[in-house]
Order: sequence, then structure tokens, then C-alpha cells
Amino acid sequence: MSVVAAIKSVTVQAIQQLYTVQLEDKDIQVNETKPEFEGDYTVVLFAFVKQLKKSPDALGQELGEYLVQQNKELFTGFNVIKGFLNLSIVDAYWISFLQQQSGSDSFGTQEKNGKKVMVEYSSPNTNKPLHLGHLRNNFLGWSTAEILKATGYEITKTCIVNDRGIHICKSMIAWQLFANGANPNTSNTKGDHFVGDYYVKFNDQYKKEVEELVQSGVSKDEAEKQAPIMKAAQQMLIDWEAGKPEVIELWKQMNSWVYAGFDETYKTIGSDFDKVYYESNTYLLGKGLVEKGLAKGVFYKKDDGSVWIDLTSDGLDEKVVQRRDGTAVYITQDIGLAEQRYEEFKAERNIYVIGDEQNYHMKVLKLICQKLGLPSADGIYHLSYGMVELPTGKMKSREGTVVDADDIVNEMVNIARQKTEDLGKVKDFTEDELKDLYYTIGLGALKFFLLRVDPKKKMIFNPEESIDFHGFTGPFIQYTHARIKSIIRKVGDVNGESSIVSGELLPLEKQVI
RNA sequence: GGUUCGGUAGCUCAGCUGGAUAGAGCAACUGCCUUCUAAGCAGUAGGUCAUUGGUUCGAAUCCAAUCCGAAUCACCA
Repeated sequence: MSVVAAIKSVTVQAIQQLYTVQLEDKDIQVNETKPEFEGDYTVVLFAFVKQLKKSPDALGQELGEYLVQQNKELFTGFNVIKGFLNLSIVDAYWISFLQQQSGSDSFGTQEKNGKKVMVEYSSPNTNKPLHLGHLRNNFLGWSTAEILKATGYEITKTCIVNDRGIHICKSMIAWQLFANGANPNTSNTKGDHFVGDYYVKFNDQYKKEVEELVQSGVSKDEAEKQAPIMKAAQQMLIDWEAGKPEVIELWKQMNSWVYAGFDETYKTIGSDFDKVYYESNTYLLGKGLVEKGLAKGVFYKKDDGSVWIDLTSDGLDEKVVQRRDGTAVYITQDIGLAEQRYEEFKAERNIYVIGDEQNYHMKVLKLICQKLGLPSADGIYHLSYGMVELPTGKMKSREGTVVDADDIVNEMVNIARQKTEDLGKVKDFTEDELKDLYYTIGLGALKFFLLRVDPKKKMIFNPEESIDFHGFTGPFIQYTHARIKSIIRKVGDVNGESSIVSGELLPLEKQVI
């Protein structure tokens, strides 16, 4: 039993004995005692002052004396300040706790609880490299998964790769036009950057063509539609969907370059996945669900053949779930994927780490899944996070105004090296140890920078100001405690569980550290 | 306009399942070295917790309204 639980239990007994009033454990509020007061844990008395018809001071004195008297194996003493009963725990408890834990490599982790949770995170596009925003996503997703794992859940980390669509075709067209057969090897460029460069080239060319058309007297709207390179990209998408061999071939080739680049980055930042889904395999999912929804009367068909759901009674809009040409829209794929994943993993809780621009979408997704009666529906939780922006505004990869993930990691490691060398404390280190050290410091500071802020809040990254390596010890511990507690609490609330992690370890860790 | 989220020290943020005097880092100010790592150490100051009302023994925390900012409301993904 945890100390907090023990304190609650003996307090209930004491009140029963002293005042013949029966309370329950959950009625007793136990806090960590603030550092400026003596004691380890504090029982807050105000709540039952009225019921027991005692003044806070008198109640505290009586209760404190009784508790210490009756539980000598637990308490060494007490003091009462206003309505707060501060209790000191016997040293023997801490000592035995430390003895138990010192030989254990599972300190801070909890027993398996048999519950399954799926965490989806990262979910990149294959037309451009990862940037700083993806790093926030990856760190949040990976940490959440690992924290839940440590608290006893069975975790499946998944990733859905957006490997199809017009944006990929843009890179492909640009490669055909400008690459002259080059590949990442011949140009000595990491695969994802190589492909990303052609995505930027596409947009440069596109802008140029639109401008020329406008010059020749075509309206801007019309020019944007008519630009030859855009038309070529659209044709390529049609060819891709038709399975045209040379297009599929090129698509596979370019994606393989990107994956090689991603693998490298994921390895560096420590992201890993148990199962990766590809949208090229899942984009047709959900059609069966449309039939099911129509049969259930959850969906309805309009005259033009498109299928809709009316969510106005839930305060939302009407949403399309199938186009009039019979193809699935984004949300339908997501419903299908949710169903498929439930079949595969039977996770009762599904955490989606996705930016806050998709808050509405995720709300709709959960609602539709609930209406369809999917078993996983209630367990859908959107771990929403704010965008990482630059002082000049949003990052735009098509305009090249992004903070590249690989670049920023390298820069952090370099700064770590520079600072460490300036301080000159590492004369005895081997090359390998130094490499390890700089990597750990650099990446640690980057993770701290991105995780220390509430996920909900958008954050601004100023490349001119280097990321602070300060506050890497004290505040780090303070912030991560608070952050972990709050994330766990929010995730736990999905099924109305108020807390997964007991607060018990916190004061202990403070002492140990 | 509807929905959702945010507004806490000069700056960047904690704290929010109601509890004691609202906390960190940076910046500022005072003092300490000038033969160890000053990107250091010790200390000081800095707050109408956006505003107003409500609930409560008790509100930064819960509720309502208002003001400001962001996201979103596509047969895009």
C-alpha cells in the first residue's frame, strides 16, 4: 500500500474511533507538505470541520495525537497550522523504501495492468523531410507511450505514413523534369531532403508558370488551374490511381529514398513504431462502413449519390463521408483505419497525437465512430498540440521557411560540444564518450525545450536565439513532473479514471535526487 | 457568426481533479573573484493570476458573462 493510501486509511479509522463518524478514504485529502513547513504529508481538515463540529485547531490536535499514538510505525510527529495537519513519516519507512528500490531496475514503474493502449504519432508526408513541428509531435507521442508503458499499460506505437496524393506527385513531376536521373547517392543528399528539394522546385516552377500566364493576360484563378506543371501533377495522380506501371515504379523509387532518410532521423531522435501503416493501403478503407452506416440510418444519401452524416444536433455541421463519385473522403479512411486497428490490437484506448488544426476533425471522427457503435469509439483521445511557429509566422515547407529536424538536432549537438569544450571539463573522455555526451546534452535540451510547454499552447521558435541549455536540472525535474502528471491525468480521464500514477513517489524522488 | 483552445512577473513558462505567503529560468538590481569551470556564486526587487459577477469556510483553479488572441467550420489531407 502506498503511504498516501495508508494515511487515508488510518485517518478514517481515527475519525471513526474519536468521533464515531464514518468516512471513506476518498473523503480524506492528503497533500505533500509544502517545503516551508515541517512534515512530509498533510491532511486537509477544513472539509470535515463542519460535520464534526470542531474547530480546525482542536480537530488537528486531537487527530494528530491519536494518529501518532496509534501508528508509531508510520508517524514520528505532527504539527497543526490553521486547518492543516502536517505529519512526519518515520525514517524507517524511507529507508526500507530505498532498500527495496536500490536493487531494482523497475523503480518508478508499475505492475502490468492488462490494459492495451494504442498511440499514433509522427505520421509524416513522404514529400518532405521532418521539421521542428514533427519533432514536437514525435517527442510528445513517444514520451506518452513510454510513460503509459511504465505505468503498466501494454502499448502499441503506430504511425500512418501519408504516402499518396497530389503532394507526392508534385515531387515526382519535378524530379522527372529537372533531376536528369539524379538520386540521393549521386547528389550526396539524404533521401528525404533530396525528394523535398524537388517539392520546392515544383512550387518554384509553378509560380513561374502562373506568373507568365498572368502576364499574357490570363486571370490569376485561371492561370493557377492552367499551369502546365500543375496539370501534369494532376494527370500523374490519375495515372497512379490507375496503376500505370512507370508511375508506380517512380513512386516506389522516390518513397524508398524518403524512407531511408526518415529511418536515419527516427534513429537519431529515438522514435520507434510497432506498426507502420501506409495510406496507399488504407485510403480505400471505410467503404463497408458507409454501407453499414446507411443501413443503420446513421448516414443518408443525397440525390447526387454522395453520402452524409448530420451532426447538427451535436452542435456540429453536416459532413460528407463519401463523394458522389463513390470514393472515400479523409474521415472515412480514418474510421476504417480505426476499425481495422481495433481488430488488430483490441486497444480500449486510442491516443492520436495530432496538431490542433485537426481538433474539429477528431471530434467528428470520434462522434461518427460512436454513432456507428464501433467498440473503440469511446477510447479515442486526441492528444492535441499547438503549432511550432517562427517569429515571421507559420513554417511553410513549400516556401522553404522551415526549421529542419536534422539541422536543428545537429546544431544542438554542436552547441553542446562547443560549450563543453569552452568549459574544458572533459579532458579524460574518449572520443566515443564525448560523442555520446554531446548527443545526450544536445538532444536532451531540445526535448526539454519542446516538452516543457503545455502541448495545447502554440510556441514560437526563434532561430536567432539559441535554445537555452540552462535550467537543465532543477527546473527540468520540476517541469517534467508537472507535465507528466498533467498528461497522464488528461489521458486517464478518457474513461473517467482520475489518476493512473500515484503521487506517492514525488516527494521521495525529491529526496533521492 | 458557430465550435474549441489560450490570456499568470519586463520576457519564456509552471501551478488549474478548489487549500497555507501564486513559483522557476532569463532579464534587472546589490554584493562576491580577478592563479581552478564568471556562460559562476550569494542576495534583492518585481504579480489587480485579462475584466466583472457568482458558488464556497476558502477561487489563479469551478460556473456565467464580457474583452483580447489562435485554430477550425472543403465532395483537401
